[in-house]
Amino acid sequence: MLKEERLDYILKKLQADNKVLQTELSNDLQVSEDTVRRDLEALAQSGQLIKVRGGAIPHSPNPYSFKERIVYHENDKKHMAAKALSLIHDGQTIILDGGTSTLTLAKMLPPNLKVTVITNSVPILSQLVEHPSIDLIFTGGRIGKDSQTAGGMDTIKMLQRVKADLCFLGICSLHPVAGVTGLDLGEADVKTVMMESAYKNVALATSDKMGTAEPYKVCDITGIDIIITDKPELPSLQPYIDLGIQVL
Amino acid sequence: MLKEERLDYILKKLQADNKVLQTELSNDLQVSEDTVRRDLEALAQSGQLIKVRGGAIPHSPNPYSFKERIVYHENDKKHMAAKALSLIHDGQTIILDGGTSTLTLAKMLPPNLKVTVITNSVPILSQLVEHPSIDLIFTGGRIGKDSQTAGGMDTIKMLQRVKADLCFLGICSLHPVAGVTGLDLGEADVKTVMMESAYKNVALATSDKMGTAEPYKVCDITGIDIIITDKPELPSLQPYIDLGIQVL
DNA sequence: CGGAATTTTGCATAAGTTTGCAAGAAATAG
DNA sequence: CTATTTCTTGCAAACTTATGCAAAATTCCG
Repeated sequence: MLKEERLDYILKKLQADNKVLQTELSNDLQVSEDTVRRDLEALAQSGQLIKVRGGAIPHSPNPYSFKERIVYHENDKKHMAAKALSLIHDGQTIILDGGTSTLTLAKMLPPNLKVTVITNSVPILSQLVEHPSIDLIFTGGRIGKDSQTAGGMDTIKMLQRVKADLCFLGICSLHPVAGVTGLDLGEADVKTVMMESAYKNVALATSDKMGTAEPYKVCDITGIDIIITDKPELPSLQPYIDLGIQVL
Repeated sequence: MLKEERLDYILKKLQADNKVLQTELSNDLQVSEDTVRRDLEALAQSGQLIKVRGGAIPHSPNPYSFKERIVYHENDKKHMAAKALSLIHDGQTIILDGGTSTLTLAKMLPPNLKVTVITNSVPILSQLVEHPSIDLIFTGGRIGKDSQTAGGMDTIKMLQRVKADLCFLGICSLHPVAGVTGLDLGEADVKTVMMESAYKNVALATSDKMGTAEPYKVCDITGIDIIITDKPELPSLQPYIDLGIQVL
């Protein structure tokens, strides 16, 4: 039996049952569990399923989507959020973009902090609804299922009426020449307006986002005032410092 | 059975019942209570529920008070939501007001339903973000911490641009003479606009809300087309029927 | 086609996880 | 206060995974 036949069978079975067990597959395909394990690994590598102990499960939209919610680099992000926190003071109005870095920041906002938070991110909204002293504003509009953020004209119009002290940008790529870029045109538009609506713009970017670029431009790199990253000592950050951007 | 299946089952059950008991889960899943305990711990760790003695309760976006309310009359509400569900069909645009009855309805929307949902309720938003086929629109604005809904001018402006097939109204009091009334002026305003933005208005009201009134008027009782209640056979509902309102 | 190089497969062993159980501590209810 | 239930901790058994290795299969190349 060809390897491709096995992989095909595994995906078919996964689709039918919403899960596969290594022991079962080994039996069905008449190969050792080691081989099945290696097959699953290959499929996981190419993103066609999620490997779990004892077998594999499909991607969302499926019952197990929570598996994907686990945050990678969590410690890095907490560390970055702590730095971001030092920029925030009572009485300010801050804009929080979507993304896991900004969500981590939202989770860490101390309970007695008195600020106005404007966000377009559903997870951040859920998080801050429970916060006792934050004045919370959500930008309305159609909700993007992938990014879990609001977008479109309504979001942009609401943001245009705002002038915030700080804007924290989450998921996006930073490059000294290409500037700030994003994967989605609509989201890039929203980010652009967000940045125009704040006096100071702070980018939260793990080091793997630095020096990379994506299709849609948000703004020039000089639109960013502060970059917060997990490894501020990296020499690759020098170009940003030379442009007058503060790196924390 | 894969661990992930157990975790998934627990989350599903939690969503359906708003609580899970260790003894029950141990039985349902055919594993020891220790294992269930460890599973709950893992889910609590990743912030997907809150562990309490003997079981677990959901996390955001239902703060405790909200939860208390929804557990009360829960079966009545599921029953009512089932009736409401029968009014909804593919291709429609529906408005969901805040409140526990409408949240229950949102939870029960079948996974293959293709409708556009417009809501101002944070819990409903959180609920439906995960829905695979619903086009979701949230009305922006300042979030009221008590009601967990968006309110204010932005919300109203967005609603005014909409014309939906159905509007499901949650928490409010109904009275044959006083009409539809609410506890909060701002929320009453939003409800008024919501109703104007739909061809057909459906009130979800448990029987204890019938025949009562609160300070702020939303509209005359004739603004309601259908009343869905837990005890449609009560003679006290006759006045509404006489006014041409359908009672389910 | 032959034979070397590469890949795939299965096995053995060791390491790591998960699970259920037991005994005692802690919390809760009556 | 006592009885009951739930929680914690430690642990052993069962199971899963990682690794190195050798046999088998496949590919490559002249």
